Amino acid sequence: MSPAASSRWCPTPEQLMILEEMYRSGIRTPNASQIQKITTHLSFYGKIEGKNVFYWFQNHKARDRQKLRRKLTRQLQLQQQQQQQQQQLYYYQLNQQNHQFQGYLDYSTGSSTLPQFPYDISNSFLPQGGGGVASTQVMNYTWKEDIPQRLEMEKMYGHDWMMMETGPSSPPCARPLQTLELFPITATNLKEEGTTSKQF
Amino acid sequence: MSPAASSRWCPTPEQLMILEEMYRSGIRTPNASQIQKITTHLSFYGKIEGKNVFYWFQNHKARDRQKLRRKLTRQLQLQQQQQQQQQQLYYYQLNQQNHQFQGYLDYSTGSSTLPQFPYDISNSFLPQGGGGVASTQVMNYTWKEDIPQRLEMEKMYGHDWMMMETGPSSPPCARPLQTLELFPITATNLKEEGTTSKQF
DNA sequence: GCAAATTAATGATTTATTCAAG
DNA sequence: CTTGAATAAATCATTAATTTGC
Repeated sequence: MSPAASSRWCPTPEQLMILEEMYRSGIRTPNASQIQKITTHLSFYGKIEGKNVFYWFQNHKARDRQKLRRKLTRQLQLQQQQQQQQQQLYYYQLNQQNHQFQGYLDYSTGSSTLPQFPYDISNSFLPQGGGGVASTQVMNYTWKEDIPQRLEMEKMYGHDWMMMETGPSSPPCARPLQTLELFPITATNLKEEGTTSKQF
Repeated sequence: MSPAASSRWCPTPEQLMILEEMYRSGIRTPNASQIQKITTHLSFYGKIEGKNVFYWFQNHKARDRQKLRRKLTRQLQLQQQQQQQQQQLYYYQLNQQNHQFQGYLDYSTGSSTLPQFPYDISNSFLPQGGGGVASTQVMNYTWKEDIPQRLEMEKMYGHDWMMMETGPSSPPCARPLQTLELFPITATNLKEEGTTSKQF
C-alpha cells in the first residue's frame, strides 16, 4: 500500500468519459492496436496502462449485459404482478380515449402481454386536482398523425413508475407527510434499488 | 383570471433545492417508486407531477454530461494543438517510459515477457500472424483457462478502428499523427453541438 | 427606470441506440 | 433479422435573464 501508487487503476472522469464514448460508438473488444492507441491517448489525462483499457472494456461489456438482464427480470416480475391488479379498468379507460391504440391494447384477452402502460403521463401523473391542461396537451402530442410512430411515450416512461397510484382513489389532497421518513435522501438505498422490492 | 396555468412546470426554489440535493447524492434515473415518493414529497412545496420529476432528472443528467463533454472537447482540441507542437518529443518520451510495451511492439518474437501485466495480456495484444494481419484473431485470450468467447466481433459498426489496424507498413514508430486521426471520435459523437446552434 | 428585443436556461417531446430474446 | 424495452441524445418550445434604445 504505498501511498504513492494505488494498487489499482482509478480512472479520471475524463478517461471514463472518453472510454464510454468509445463504448457507445461501438467499440467492445478493442484489439491490440486499438488498445495501444487508446492508452496512449488517455495517458494525457492520467496514469493508465494498456491492461486497464483492456479490462475496462471487458468489464463494461459484461456489466452492461448483466444490468440489462437484471432489469428485464425485474420488469417481467413486475409485469406479472401488475397483471393481477387494476389493469383491466385502467386500460379500459385509456382505450376509451386512445382508440388509436385499440389494436395494441388488447386487454380484452386478459393475457395482455401489455407492456406496462404506455401512454400519456398525464393520467397516471396527475389524477387529482384539475390539471386537465397538461393532459390535453399530452394527448395532442401523442397522436399527431394517423401513423402511430411506434409507441411514443411508451418508450419513455414505459414503466412501472407511472403505474403507481393511478389515482382515482388517491387522496385528492394527500398530505406529503411521510415524505420525510420516505426520504432519507442521503440514503444509500435510493441510489440503486430503493423501496423494499425484494427482487434478487 | 385564473392562474392562467402556465404551460409548463416551474419549480419553486425549495423544490429545486431538494432535487439538486438528491441529484448530488447520486440519484440519476429514479424508478417508479422513487419518482412517486419524490413527487409526493415535493408537492408540499408547490404543484408538481411525476413527469416533472422524471423530466427533471433526465434533463439534469443529460445537461450535466453535455457540460462535461463540452469541456472535454475543448481540452481535447487544446491538447491536440499542443500535440502538434510537441508530437515528436511526446512520443519519444512515451517510448522511453513504456518499457512494457517494448515487448508488445516486438511482436515478432511472440514471447514477450512482460512483468507488468499480471495476466499475460501482452499476448492478447499481440497482433497475430505478425506483419499486421491481426484482423483475424483480435482477442486471443491466451491466458490460461478455458476457451474464450470466441471472437465475436460484435457489430463494430463501420468504424475505422478496425481498419486502422497496423497497416501494411504499420509504422512501428511512424508519425505520431495517429493520435490525431485516432480520435476524431469527437467528430461523430462528441459533436460539440456548437454552443450557438440556432435555428437552422 | 422600463419595456421591447434578444439571448440563455430549462421543461417537454421526439428520435436514435443499445442489448438481447424470439 | 426483427422486435421489445429502456435510455440517452437531439430537438422543440417556453420561460427567465439580459441587453438595448429611449
